[in-house]
Amino acid sequence: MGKPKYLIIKESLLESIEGQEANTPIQSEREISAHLNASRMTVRRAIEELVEEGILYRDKNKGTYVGDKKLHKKTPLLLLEEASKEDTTYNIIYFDVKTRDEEDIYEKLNMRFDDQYLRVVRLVSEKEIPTSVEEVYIARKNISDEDMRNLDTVLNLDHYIEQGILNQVFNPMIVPTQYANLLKMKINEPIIRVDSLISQKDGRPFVFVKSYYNPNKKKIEITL
Amino acid sequence: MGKPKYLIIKESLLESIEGQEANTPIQSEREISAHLNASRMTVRRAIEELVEEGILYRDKNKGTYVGDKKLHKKTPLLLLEEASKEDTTYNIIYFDVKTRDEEDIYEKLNMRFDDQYLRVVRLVSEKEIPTSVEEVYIARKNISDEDMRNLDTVLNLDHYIEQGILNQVFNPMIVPTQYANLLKMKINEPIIRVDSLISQKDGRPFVFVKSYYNPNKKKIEITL
DNA sequence: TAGTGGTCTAGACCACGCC
DNA sequence: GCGTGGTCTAGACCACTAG
Repeated sequence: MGKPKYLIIKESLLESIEGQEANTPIQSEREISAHLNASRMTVRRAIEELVEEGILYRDKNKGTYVGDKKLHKKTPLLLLEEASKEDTTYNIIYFDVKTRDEEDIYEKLNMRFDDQYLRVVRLVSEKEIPTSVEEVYIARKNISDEDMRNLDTVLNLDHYIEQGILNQVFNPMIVPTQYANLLKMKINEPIIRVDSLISQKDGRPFVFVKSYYNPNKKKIEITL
Repeated sequence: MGKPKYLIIKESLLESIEGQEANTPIQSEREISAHLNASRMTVRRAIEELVEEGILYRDKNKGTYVGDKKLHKKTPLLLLEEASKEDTTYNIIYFDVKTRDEEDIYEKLNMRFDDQYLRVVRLVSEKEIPTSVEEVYIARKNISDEDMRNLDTVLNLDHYIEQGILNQVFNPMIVPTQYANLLKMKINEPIIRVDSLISQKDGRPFVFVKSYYNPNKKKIEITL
């Protein structure tokens, strides 16, 4: 297999620190390098990534240590997937192809006046508890006819996030009445709507999502 | 001066792409390496960081390009400083040293029953427009007697964030009546309270902040 | 003084895109 | 076949910490 060596070292390090207490020192870069028959630069790269993720941290001139699990890096939406995956189910409430309706969607998706777009509303549940309502918007021209017949692939947002750039805006509001029931909330309760725009690296927007989170069921949290 | 070469290269790259349109290709790593008399690995490191920040992006086997400014990486709180700095002013509303009061503070700051803590409430304004109210909590034992006489240094959170780890939780709520006036909001308006915990790399919590943002004056946004 | 992480070099080979 | 970014090597020197 062609897996890069630094990734193998990374896994090996992850294994070796598993169950270790926070602030336990790991071997020095030179020791690991000799032990795993790799150059020091390659070992450094593996450690570098684990430091980025908050799994290890370095103290200059002293050593490298196991990080506190509480402080592992997290980001929302991605966190949503990570926390659940298997436990998450989607129920489609509504789905249509529209033109010339919501103004803000045209701006976000950088569409022209008459462009069509797909709008899907779905209820997201984790362990059968409804946690949010998502309104997903995608420009029709970005979906192949094939994909239109199998929307599951189109609506799997993980894939886009991986290779794209995610921008999120957090808006406080009163839960929309039409969603209060779905989320099993009382009317007049405050919620956060997260507006997520996923773009390609060249800046072209791809998908826009408005997520209405039930704050009692889903903690919105980041660590970085 | 002892500034690392890769940082100098980074600055040089930033200069050379200034004003360039998105998706413009930059020189290849080998060209830059020859041009600046540096090894390719050093050039790569400089580019790597700019890619992390969203300022450049790479296309495998093709080249490296200028990124879209809209997609430069942003994170809240840090964003707050970045966007303003000079324009931001703080007015202290309240300040005291307390014991045995708010339960959640003890848990967050990992204090014992009788430990004292400092509580400061301040109004944050940008360009003289009030944008948020911050409640800042710090364990008394983490503040030297000297610092107690000059709270400005203690309350400059930038410094802690730089070397620490930031965890933020987003809570929707109705604006607390005592803050509605300060923020020039009507009562019953929904807001987001951001709970920020800044910890050392070894996991020891240092400062906890509850920020009440006026959503009409301050957009809470992340890009990553 | 010995050991650590931080920086840097001058090569090398690879897979892949484009012509 | 040429150029690109991605990976990797086997050294090197530095500043700093700790015994």
